[in-house]
Amino acid sequence: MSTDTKIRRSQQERSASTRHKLLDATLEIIESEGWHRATMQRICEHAGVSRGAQTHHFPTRESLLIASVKEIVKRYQTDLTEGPKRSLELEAFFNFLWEATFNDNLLVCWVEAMVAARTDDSLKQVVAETDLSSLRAMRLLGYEASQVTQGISGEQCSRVEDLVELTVYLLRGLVLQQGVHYDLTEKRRLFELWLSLVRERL
Amino acid sequence: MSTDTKIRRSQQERSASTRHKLLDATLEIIESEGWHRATMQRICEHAGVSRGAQTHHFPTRESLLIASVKEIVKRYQTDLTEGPKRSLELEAFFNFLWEATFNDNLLVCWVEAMVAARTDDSLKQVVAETDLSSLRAMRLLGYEASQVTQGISGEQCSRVEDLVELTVYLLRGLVLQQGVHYDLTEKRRLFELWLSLVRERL
DNA sequence: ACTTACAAACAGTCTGGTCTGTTTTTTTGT
DNA sequence: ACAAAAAAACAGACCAGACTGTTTGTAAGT
Repeated sequence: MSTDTKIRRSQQERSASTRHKLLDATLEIIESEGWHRATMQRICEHAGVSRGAQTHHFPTRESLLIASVKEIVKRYQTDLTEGPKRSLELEAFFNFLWEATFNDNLLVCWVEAMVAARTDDSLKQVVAETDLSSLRAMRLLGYEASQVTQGISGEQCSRVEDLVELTVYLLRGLVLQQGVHYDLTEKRRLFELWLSLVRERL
Repeated sequence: MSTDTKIRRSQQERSASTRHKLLDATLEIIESEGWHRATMQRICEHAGVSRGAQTHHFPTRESLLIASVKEIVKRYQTDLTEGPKRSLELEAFFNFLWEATFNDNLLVCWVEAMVAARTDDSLKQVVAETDLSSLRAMRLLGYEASQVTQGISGEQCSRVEDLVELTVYLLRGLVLQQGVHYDLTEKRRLFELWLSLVRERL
């Protein structure tokens, strides 16, 4: 029965498969070895894809990395919007931001991408716009959460969005630190302190 | 009169001069082109130092970059401790953290170093310990500031140190963002909001 | 004289992009 | 329905350039 395991796959399926394998491998290597060590050879090897196949789908390194950046945000957005059944309370929403940040290591990749983008104009363009849309999405979620939560006046709602954005930046700073000093409980402790400040304001 | 501009300099002076030139150039290139583009060739060229001289002072790339990391923290510490005449009030201290972050671009280099260190064990060691001492110094400064400021109880003082640390992480997150979306006034606006929350707590 | 600082050429490795050829799927002509 | 042609996916060799570290040699200070 194992004689003919080669199932006939459509071109579309084959294409999507290797494309996905390459993106997966890229993210994994960025996460484990860093952005600039994500070389074509290493990625192909890790993905189990030949150099030629990679070339076919992503002619240049830049094209692969840009696709990866978009993939990061896509997955992050999915985590963020599909996770809760919709419309959390504010308290839960901020905790959810924490979860989304430290559950998988997508944000580590994102930080790598941001740093790389700073000194790479074509990359910067992509990172900038995807980041902007991502930020807007999170601000919106925060706004919706504030609507659901009782005891939040209309005036405060506009502040909530800014608080969400601040929280995102803080979380990125924590991710940065986490790369050098691995201590999640300490970070959680500090985050709780921040949450208590936010809570007082609302 | 320009015939003999070669002044007789002691070995120590010559050594210190080129060493400084190399460190300067390294930081400038890290800031303008990014960590991984700071190659020996580029650095030497920018510093006006021959490849051989560089080899003499820093045999490996790693040694130069490690020295640069230490230099970053050293300068940052100098900025931080020599800037104020000592013992600011808390409000002024937090603003001073902001200034130290965005005045020169040292923190950009530091973020680059942190990201590079995450996936480079020998570098991570150096970055981790210098970062730790730097963090401790800032916590201490914050503590001293809280002593000077009236209306801060002893119990709150311990919280102040954590708030300082949180602020540092937030600022790093802002620096990260600044690399992609350059808009200092917007960041300042958010930072003011942050400060207002901190203020309420104290 | 002797050590330190500087200069430049060289060797080996690694990377990304190109190029040529092979296999698999899809389309076309009859 | 089916063979031939075309297109898409895949495989791997090759090349020019860049980078680091080494080595050999020269100049400046002690």
